[in-house]
Amino acid sequence: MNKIHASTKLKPETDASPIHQQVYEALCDSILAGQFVPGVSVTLRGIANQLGVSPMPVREAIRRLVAEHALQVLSNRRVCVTAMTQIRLQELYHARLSLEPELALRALPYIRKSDIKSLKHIDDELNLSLRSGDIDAYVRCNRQFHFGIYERADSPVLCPLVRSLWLQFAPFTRIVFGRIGTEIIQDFHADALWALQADNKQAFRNAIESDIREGMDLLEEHLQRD
Amino acid sequence: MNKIHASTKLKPETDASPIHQQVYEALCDSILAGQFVPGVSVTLRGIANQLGVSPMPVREAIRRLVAEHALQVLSNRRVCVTAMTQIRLQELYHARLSLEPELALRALPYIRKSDIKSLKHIDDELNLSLRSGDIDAYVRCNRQFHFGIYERADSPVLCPLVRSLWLQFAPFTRIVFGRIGTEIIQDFHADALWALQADNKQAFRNAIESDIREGMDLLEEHLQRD
DNA sequence: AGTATATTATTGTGATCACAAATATGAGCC
DNA sequence: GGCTCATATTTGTGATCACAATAATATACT
Repeated sequence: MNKIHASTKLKPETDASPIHQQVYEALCDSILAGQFVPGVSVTLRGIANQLGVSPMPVREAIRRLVAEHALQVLSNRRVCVTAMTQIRLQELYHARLSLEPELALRALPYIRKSDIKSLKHIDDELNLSLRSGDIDAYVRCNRQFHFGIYERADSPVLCPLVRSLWLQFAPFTRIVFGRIGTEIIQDFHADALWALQADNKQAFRNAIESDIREGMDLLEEHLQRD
Repeated sequence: MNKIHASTKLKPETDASPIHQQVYEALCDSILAGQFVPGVSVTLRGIANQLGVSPMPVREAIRRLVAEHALQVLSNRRVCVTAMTQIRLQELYHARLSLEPELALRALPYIRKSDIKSLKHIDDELNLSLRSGDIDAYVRCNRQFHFGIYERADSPVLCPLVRSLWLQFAPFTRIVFGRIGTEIIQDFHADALWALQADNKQAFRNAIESDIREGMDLLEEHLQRD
């Protein structure tokens, strides 16, 4: 378990970025895709073998992910995905609501027509996956949609913070969606796209905020039952 | 330059925490104290020699600090303290204002009378250092005051986020105070202490918010002149 | 069979080495 | 002196080894 999705073998092409960076990105993708189960411990050499690298760069990648609170070191010095708790989710809720709409607003001036077009394309695929019940595709599209907006801002502080937040709730999101399916999920992305085309700042902000609220409410609702 | 304050030799007593953790904490303290000059690159072996450890744990500590955006890797793969820019400061301003008053409010219920007393003690020392012009002492007391509050909340998400923010603006703060001195600095801590004793949530929140505003306005004001 | 104990395997941590890239240093030339 | 190029040094990166602590497995005993 806790398989790493990214082709299970690191692309040896890009000589530019160091291996630990590539390992980090691979692990990030896996975590954001919800392939790591909270509580299940991750071994250093295990990942190294899966990716075909030495334990060394894996160590650095993990250290980085621990710093971003995507992973957690237990008292055994063993590493695992942080389990979700009520207080964690509450704080993630507040942090997301405080940072993401603002970040989206800062990105707004830099979003061109071609960006809107590709966002529309992503949202179409998202709706398709909602109907077909393809959870992995939905999670991936949802991430692409949000960060397709956020990364336009090239914001040196807020964007990394938000990324850290996503790394923290993504594994739990995957679990919840895995149980409740994709039927209940409402789509506020269409509102956001409309606001983008109309260049309506307030409507755009509201759409992003509603989208966050809806998603996090769903998570909160489901956390109660455990 | 870029000397590490923490006794220049790692305490060999605590066997509990690994060396890379101790290195991390030592570097954190130095950064928060403003002893690292932005732009000046930090060498791995240099720190290792200063602390009397092998480069290995230093590597992990630095990787962690890079992940928290306290340090920055340049295109040379060299590491240095991130320089302050206008956009960075703006975003740090927004993030602080969004997270810290909320965090303080969450800590409020857990602050006992003995905590208020020790906070008062810290604030006294702070005022003393303000009058004597001891910038290092002021910076240290200010940090102790804020995190003396924040850490009461034992908040798993917000507190680490705020710590990351402080690591990012602390080096710049030290520079600005080094130039303008301590005369101009106004003290909103007394208001916060009063609100704590009166258990007045709104007043407490306002005091924290004003304190942040005052400090960050000072930084913004000074960034213009460069 | 169930439990306690001993043995083995696996884990994270730290040190050391090898290497390529970047930086610093020097000599030589105009 | 100022500039160019070759040499030497220092740097980050990755691999490998050693080791203590933890986890897993097997063994012995009642």
